[in-house]
Amino acid sequence: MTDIVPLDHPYYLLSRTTLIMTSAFRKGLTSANITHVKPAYLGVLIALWQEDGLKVIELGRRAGLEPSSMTGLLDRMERDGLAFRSADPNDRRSQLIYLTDEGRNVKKPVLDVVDEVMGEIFRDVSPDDLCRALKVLRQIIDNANGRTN
Amino acid sequence: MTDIVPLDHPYYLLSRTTLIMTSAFRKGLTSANITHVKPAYLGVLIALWQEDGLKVIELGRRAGLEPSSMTGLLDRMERDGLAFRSADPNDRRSQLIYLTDEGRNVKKPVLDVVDEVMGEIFRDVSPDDLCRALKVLRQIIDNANGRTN
DNA sequence: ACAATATATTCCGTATGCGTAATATATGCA
DNA sequence: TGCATATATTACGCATACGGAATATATTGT
Repeated sequence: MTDIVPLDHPYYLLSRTTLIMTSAFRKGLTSANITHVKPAYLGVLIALWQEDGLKVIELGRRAGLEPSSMTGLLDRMERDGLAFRSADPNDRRSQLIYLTDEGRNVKKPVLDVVDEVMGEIFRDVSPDDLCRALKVLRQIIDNANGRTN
Repeated sequence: MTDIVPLDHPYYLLSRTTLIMTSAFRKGLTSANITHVKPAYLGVLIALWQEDGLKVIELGRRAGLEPSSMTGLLDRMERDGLAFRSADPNDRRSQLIYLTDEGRNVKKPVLDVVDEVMGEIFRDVSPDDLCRALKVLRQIIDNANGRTN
């Protein structure tokens, strides 16, 4: 019988690494005095920095979140002064999400923090190993999507 | 400027893969009619299947969770009839966590589900690639622990 | 024996994401 | 035109994990 060790199970390794990254982002952002940007905002911010004024659904698609997850996230981002909802003049069902000035201004410092944190986290990992590992993750995600979508 | 794509960022790839595994476990367990075992219980169950009657702290150490995270988790596991707390006769500060009969009985079916789900998730990944990827995750975790602990 | 310190748990608030159901609005087809 | 269907968003409850503060109990050094 192979002895099962929770701490060496793929599920643990993955979820722990995710939590480590989340925590590192939180700390990095806090250290840089960017306390109103939470780790979960990153995907949405990056998407909006590329194209402002997206509808919730499209934003969720680009950031990889379900519509129902977007609601709370956008609530927090509005609360924290980074984005706001605005009625879509072309479709009364939908809202368009825009960055505030602050949301636009934090781009540079936030991306600096992201770079620094990533460097720190992957400090011991060779670029090649990292690249291969990420490829595996993409494979897993594609596999899951193929089965679901 | 490299165009930043949220869906290809390491942070997204990791957290998405983690969510995929959690969801797959939930579905697999549900399909097997094991609805009272939640994905988060796995680490704790595995630890207790190896050694029953551990204190919260030690259990958290083996499952990779903070003591404060254990409280709610154990509350849910008690609610779901899998484990229970019992005063430690040797140290009135601590409680010992034991499996119920049910907690012991689900071992085989749960591990079967885990095997099946893992096989499905890693279906497209070569064992060697998987092994390397997991090694990278261990490196990241070790790196983080070295910096924190 | 006692004060100072350490350990074990819990409590509480926060963040994050999901699924299901409800609501509002659009669209398409008879 | 008018109903059936599709789409966009939100509401709600649940699961999961953290960190910091509070509480209870041990242990230790003097």
